[in-house]
Amino acid sequence: MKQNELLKQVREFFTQYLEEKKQRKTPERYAILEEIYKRNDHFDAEKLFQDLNKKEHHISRATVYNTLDLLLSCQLVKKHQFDNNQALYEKSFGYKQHDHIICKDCHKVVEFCDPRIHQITTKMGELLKFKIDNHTLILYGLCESCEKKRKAVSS
Amino acid sequence: MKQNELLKQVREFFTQYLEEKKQRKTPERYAILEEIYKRNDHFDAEKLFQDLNKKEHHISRATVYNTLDLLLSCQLVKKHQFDNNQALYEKSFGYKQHDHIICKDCHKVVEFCDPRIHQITTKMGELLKFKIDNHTLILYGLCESCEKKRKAVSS
DNA sequence: ATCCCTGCAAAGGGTTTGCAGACGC
DNA sequence: GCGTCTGCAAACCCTTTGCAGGGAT
Repeated sequence: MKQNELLKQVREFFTQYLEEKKQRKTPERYAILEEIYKRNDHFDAEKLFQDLNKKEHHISRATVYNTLDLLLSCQLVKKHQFDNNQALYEKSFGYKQHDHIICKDCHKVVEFCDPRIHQITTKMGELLKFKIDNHTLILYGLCESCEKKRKAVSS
Repeated sequence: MKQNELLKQVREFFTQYLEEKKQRKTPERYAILEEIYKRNDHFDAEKLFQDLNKKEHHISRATVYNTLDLLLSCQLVKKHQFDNNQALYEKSFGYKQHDHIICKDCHKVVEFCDPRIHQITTKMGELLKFKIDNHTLILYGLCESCEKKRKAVSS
C-alpha cells in the first residue's frame, strides 16, 4: 500500500532529523507526524489538535504547536497564511511543488502547477540579487458554482 | 505638485463611494485616507493608529480598523498577510500592480513586476474555471547583504 | 540521573465587538 | 431629530510562554 510506504519514509526522515539535531524521539511527535501524513487537506492547528485527541490518549496544544515548528524546520510540513490570521498547514514530503487558487465565497482551495512560476523566481532572484528559496502564489476569485450563485441572486 | 493631485483624486473617489453606499463622510475617514496616501511603505494598523495620533486630535483604533475595511472594499487599499499574523496594508489607487520579495533575515520588502504572472492567472482561471480577480505572489529568500552576513558567520 | 519535552493554564498580541455618547445628514 | 459612526474597553481568537512533573537518553 502506497500510504504505508510514504509513512515509513517520512518517519525515517524525521528520525534522522531528530538525531542530527539531538532532539528526543517522543511518541507524541510521531503521532502528530502520522496524523498529518494521513490527511490530504489544509488544516489548522486546532483541527489537528482535535483530531489527534479523538484517537490518541492525549496530546496538548502546546505540543502540537511545538511539533509543527519542528516539522516546518525540517520541511516536512508547509505553513500557509491565507486570508485570515489563522495559519493553515499541509504535508510537503514527496508532494510536488504547487500553488493555490481560492474561492472568495466558498473558500474552496484548489492546487495547481505552472512552470512559469519557477522562471519568475529565478529571474527575479538574479535581477534583485536575492537568493530565493521559497514562494507563495495565491489566486483569489470565484469558482464556477459560486459565480453562478452570484448571478442567480443579482438577476 | 503630483502628491496633491493624487490626494485630490483619491478623496473624490472615496467620496463617490461613500455616497453610493450611503455612508457618512466623517473627518476621521478622510484623515485616515490622507495619512495612508502620504505614506509609501507597508504599514500595520497599529503604526497607522500611532502616526495618526501624533498629528490628529484623536482617532481610535476601532475607527482605524473600520475605515481600513471600508478602504479595502472600495480597493483604495490592499491588505497583505505576509509571514506573521499581523496584516500589512498599502495604498493601491494609481499604483501599478506589483508583487513582493521579502528577505527572511532583515525582512526588507522589495516590489517587482513580471508579466508572466498575468499569463498564469489568465491561464489557470480558464483551466480551473475560476473567475480570478486578485492574486498574491511572495518570494522569500536572502537579500545580498544578509547572505554575505550569513557566510561571514559560518566561515 | 539528567534535562528536554509535555501538559496545563495563563499571558500575549492583533483584531473585533458592545455600548453609550456624538455628529453627519 | 434620526440613525450611524466614533471612542473606549472588554472580549476574542490564535499562538506563545512559564512552570512543574514525567519520560527519553
